[in-house]
Amino acid sequence: MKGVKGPGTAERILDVAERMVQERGFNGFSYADIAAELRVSKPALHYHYPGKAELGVALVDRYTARFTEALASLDNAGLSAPATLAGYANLYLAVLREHRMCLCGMLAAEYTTLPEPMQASVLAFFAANEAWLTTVLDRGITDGTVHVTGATGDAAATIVSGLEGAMLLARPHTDLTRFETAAAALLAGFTRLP
Amino acid sequence: MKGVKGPGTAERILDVAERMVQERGFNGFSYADIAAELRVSKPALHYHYPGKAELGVALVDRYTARFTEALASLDNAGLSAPATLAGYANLYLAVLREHRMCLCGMLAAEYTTLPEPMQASVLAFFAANEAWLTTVLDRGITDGTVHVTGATGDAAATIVSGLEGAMLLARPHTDLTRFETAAAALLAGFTRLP
DNA sequence: GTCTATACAGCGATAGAC
DNA sequence: GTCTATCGCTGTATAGAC
Repeated sequence: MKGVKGPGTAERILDVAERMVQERGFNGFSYADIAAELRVSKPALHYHYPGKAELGVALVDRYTARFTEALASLDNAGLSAPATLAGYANLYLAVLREHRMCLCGMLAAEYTTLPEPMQASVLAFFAANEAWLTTVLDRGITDGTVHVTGATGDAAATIVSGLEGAMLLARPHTDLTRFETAAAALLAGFTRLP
Repeated sequence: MKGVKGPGTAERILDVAERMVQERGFNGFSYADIAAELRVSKPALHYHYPGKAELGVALVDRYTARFTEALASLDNAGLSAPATLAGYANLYLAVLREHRMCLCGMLAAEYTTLPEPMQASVLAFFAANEAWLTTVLDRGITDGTVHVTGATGDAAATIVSGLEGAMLLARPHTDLTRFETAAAALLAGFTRLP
């Protein structure tokens, strides 16, 4: 049995590519950039991911899986609905702290230029987020800690887009407070008692 | 005196480039794409805009000027503060109807890859929007039609990021209603009486 | 599983004719 | 003001050795 090894090349490629997409966009980096940083050849990348489309899908799917795990952890923390929503916003804040945009928020901007399989994966990410948020909002309505006018599904979509937009603008301004203020104001609209 | 002529080449270049940035991003189109659509050669473009950076700055500055005009028109319409805010959201909706992202929202995503002069122009766009929104919110607070917890400047930033985010996500979903619902919920948080 | 070598299209940009 | 021609570079992708 081999000794403990570090992340395999495939994983390390994803790590670097993920950061590059979040910082520069899918059209803002190349295989050569990844190869240079990992000190491997470009064909080595093509061995693991035949084309940029396949790399992109792997990127989004891994990101979604990790995000889904984080949502499950939030569920298991036994927090109130408002505290759970605040925890959700903190997931975005953690990404922003690394000077990154949400991977799928970035890809949403570039959506029309993405290979079709990537587009489907990006939509799946948002659908999963909204479905989870909807359950949290429903729970809060049941116990009276959340107030929503209209459908909870619509409120979930509003929260996702509000947080993505807050990230989008906080980055150019290099201002974490900007995100925190917007996130708090956004969530206050749903947790303020009538 | 010459007869009435159509838009000059410089303007037509901006028109095409603007649409391409809004649809595909600044890193998602090339001089060749513009040249092909206008049926001119690439060097003709370089004559009017020496490099992509100069083209980009011209793009953002014209966009900001037009947006500023629209804001002035809204001011002159004699609407209430809440109606003015709704009118502001409608400016975004009009862009979305053409299947475009806000030019500066798109550039905010690509911000780290932009030439420095473009970055400054993008920030100026958002600063102008927030300054204008702040005056509208202040007016609404004075006459009691708007309710804001915290500084009006922060609320202005929250509205801008909320609308940009709603645009960002409505486009992949090809769903105008998605934008309208999020915009209404966002503004309701500031115009709902306490 | 990773390499060397290479193909070939596309990129932004320039020179110089008209 | 627009053209033809071309540069040097980078882009994604492939063939074939090891």
